[in-house]
Amino acid sequence: MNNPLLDYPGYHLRRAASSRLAELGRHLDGLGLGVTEASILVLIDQNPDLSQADCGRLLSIQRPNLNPLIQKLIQRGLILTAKGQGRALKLRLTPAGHALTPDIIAEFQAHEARIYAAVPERFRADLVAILRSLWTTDGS
Amino acid sequence: MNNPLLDYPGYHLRRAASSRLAELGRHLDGLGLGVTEASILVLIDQNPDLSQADCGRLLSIQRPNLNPLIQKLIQRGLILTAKGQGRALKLRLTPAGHALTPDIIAEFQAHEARIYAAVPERFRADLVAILRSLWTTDGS
DNA sequence: TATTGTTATACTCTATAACTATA
DNA sequence: TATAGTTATAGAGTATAACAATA
Repeated sequence: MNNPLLDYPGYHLRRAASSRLAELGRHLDGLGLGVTEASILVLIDQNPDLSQADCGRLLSIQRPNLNPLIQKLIQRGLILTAKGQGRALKLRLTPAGHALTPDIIAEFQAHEARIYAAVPERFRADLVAILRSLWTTDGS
Repeated sequence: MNNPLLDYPGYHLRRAASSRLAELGRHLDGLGLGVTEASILVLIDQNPDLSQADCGRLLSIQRPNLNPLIQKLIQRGLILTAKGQGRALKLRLTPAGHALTPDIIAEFQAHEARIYAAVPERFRADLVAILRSLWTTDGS
């Protein structure tokens, strides 16, 4: 059997991203969080009083898609809101949310270590630069 | 604002893959095909009499998820089936499907050219190898 | 019995439109 | 008016369970 897609970097990019994302998701199962939820918590941890809109811009998640995730985290008692400018809400971690972030960051770092370990050693120093160059800034 | 995720190769991997996939999707709009549908057609084109199960294995799409895509391509008159071993169905392109594949492959190659052009020149020769090393073979 | 095709279902991520609230 | 939050909805992609058909 002949798979012509194996010659395409775009195909490997897609497969690598989806398998690594699924792998990280499994490692976060123990914390009861999805990858996106965990990312939101880390982002709020390092940017207290971040608004939903800014949070979405940093993660490239559109407001209508981010909102239910935020509501879920509020209901779990991991984040809380305060009034900000205009209609904006300032997001902060609760003590429970704060207690969780070191474990999340540890999982993130273990994940990155696995990724670095997977690539040939001579490319490791440039890996972030290479992957960053692959982004597109237009749609999505 | 501080985005700690920008230090993580896994984050850039995910963002790069999703933006490039969306970009390819827009370029395929003119053919009336999604990225996955187009990939299936190319795969059948180069592997006539491929079964659904084998097609799914090559693309890492599970059978229950692949089936509706196949049905859609049959209904559009792009592929057809014949009896194979056991319950298996052999997949082939119709003349209409065959007429479409050169355009698909042209879009795929243009897509890959854009990706290669985006990375610093000294990494281009190794790009596929680097991305292939990032795959995980366990889940997804 | 093992494999394939099929249906149902559910969850995540993403996209668009439209509504409400506030500087 | 411009921005933020919210609701509804739709479409991909993916995962599991279960059933039918065939060597």
